[in-house]
Amino acid sequence: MSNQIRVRIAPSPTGPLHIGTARTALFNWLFARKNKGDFILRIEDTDLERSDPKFEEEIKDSLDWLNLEWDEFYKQSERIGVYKKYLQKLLDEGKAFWCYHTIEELEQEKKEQTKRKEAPRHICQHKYMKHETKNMKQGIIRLAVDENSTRIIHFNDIIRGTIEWQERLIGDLSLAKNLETPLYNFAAVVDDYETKISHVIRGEDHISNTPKQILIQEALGFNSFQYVHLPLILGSDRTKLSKRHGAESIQEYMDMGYLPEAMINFMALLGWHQPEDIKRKGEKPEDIFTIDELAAVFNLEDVQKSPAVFDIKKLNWMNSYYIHQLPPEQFRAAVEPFIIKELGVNGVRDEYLDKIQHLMAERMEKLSDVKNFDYFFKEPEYNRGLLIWKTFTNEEIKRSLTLTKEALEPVDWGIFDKDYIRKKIDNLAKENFDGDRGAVYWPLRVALTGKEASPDPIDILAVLPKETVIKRLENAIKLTP
RNA sequence: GCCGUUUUCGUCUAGUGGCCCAGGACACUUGCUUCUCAUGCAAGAAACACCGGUUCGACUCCGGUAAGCGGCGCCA
Repeated sequence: MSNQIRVRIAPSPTGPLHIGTARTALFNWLFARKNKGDFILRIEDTDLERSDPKFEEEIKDSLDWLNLEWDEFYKQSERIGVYKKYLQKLLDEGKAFWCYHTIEELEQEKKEQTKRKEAPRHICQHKYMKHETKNMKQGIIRLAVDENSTRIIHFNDIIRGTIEWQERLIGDLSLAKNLETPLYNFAAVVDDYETKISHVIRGEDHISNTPKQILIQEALGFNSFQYVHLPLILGSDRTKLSKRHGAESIQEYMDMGYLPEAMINFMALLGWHQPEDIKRKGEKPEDIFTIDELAAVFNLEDVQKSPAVFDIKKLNWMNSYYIHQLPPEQFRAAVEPFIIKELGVNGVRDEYLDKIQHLMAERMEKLSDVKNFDYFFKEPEYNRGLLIWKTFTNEEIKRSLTLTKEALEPVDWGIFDKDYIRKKIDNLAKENFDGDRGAVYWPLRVALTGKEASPDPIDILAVLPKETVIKRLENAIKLTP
């Protein structure tokens, strides 16, 4: 099957999985799934200095978390022999050569070119000494590129059309530090060829690498690939997304309490839009799609050309939507780690979590927002001033709280009837405060939660044990002089 | 500086010569419900970078300008 779709994501293990890389992974994955192709993970760890196996694990974990499973796995450090073979071939054929210029000389050359308003690139005289340098083994290995060429290198990009590049502006590009240490452009070309990649789908920042890779392919006698350069993801200041803009790795979003479904949905809409005729089952809001729905309609032709700004507000909206939709057992599993982390509370019972789920979920953007619901798990702390309803006096607060306590004390919690309780509390307001319900609801709510914003106090009463409710009311009464 | 690339509401986008005095989503504003918050519902403000050309007619086609972004490593 020569028409088999095969794509890859090729991160280097020099840091955690970046949002931009994750989005590239997602588009590759979606394209592979849509076309029944293969999605390959390749770790580019040729730079020993900067690579760390720890990051390889983190990247895999993040991909797992996002549910972007890969069909094949490669690691460049395990393929040194393969690169060496091709490198030797190029050297033997005189297409590559050893360049032994020093880094200082290279910098000097660049400086002079810039001064002359030329494109900076290395034009190496050593390539004319190929025979002498063939077995030299010092300096680095470069591909010989004709600096006087008048050729224009063309390549087709699925989302951008034809892109042209002048060959003479490329220079003698670097291939490897030595036979055992290939460099990016070379290793990528060899791997893409050997693993039969059909489409190279990567970030726009790789456009300028493409003509270089094409030259390497030609020297090696390989066929080229179909290229697709995705628009970049930008921060709010319209520069490439980076640490300055806040969280930039998938890991961090996971730790903040974003759900993988929300991340996937959000990233998919960054630079892509669903076709008009997509069939939606059920009543879901605009822009909400599962990963499978996306995979069913994904098209590279629908990818945007211009870069997209990462808008955390929209992500938050999506995330809260997905949190609301979580079935009880999934909600529990998702929120429990955050209850431990944010509130230091362990061993919350499942039935209890189920009861408070909708009260919390409706008010959560991120799972870490459970920290706003501490009063469901421990005694609240607050200043007495918070108990005061509008123009209340101390007298009236005390009276309101006492009345509420007395009304609740005879209630049998075993047959808790919300409507009955609500009527009771409403009557309190009617009989004592001219029907001003805030006069009794506000102090009650503060006594229960210690917060100025919370769910309906009646709903909270319904989930807390009676002793707790009475105790919190008593504590509040004690606070009023 | 060189090369490449991009340009519709604040943001993500729909739009392929007349259906567009430009549609949707998020955010924002204002109402309704309401003890507070959130949800929900309703309404509202908000954009075709600029200049020329082609055409009966341009957001859509052509040319130019400007601005943004990216790359320019013995990193990937």
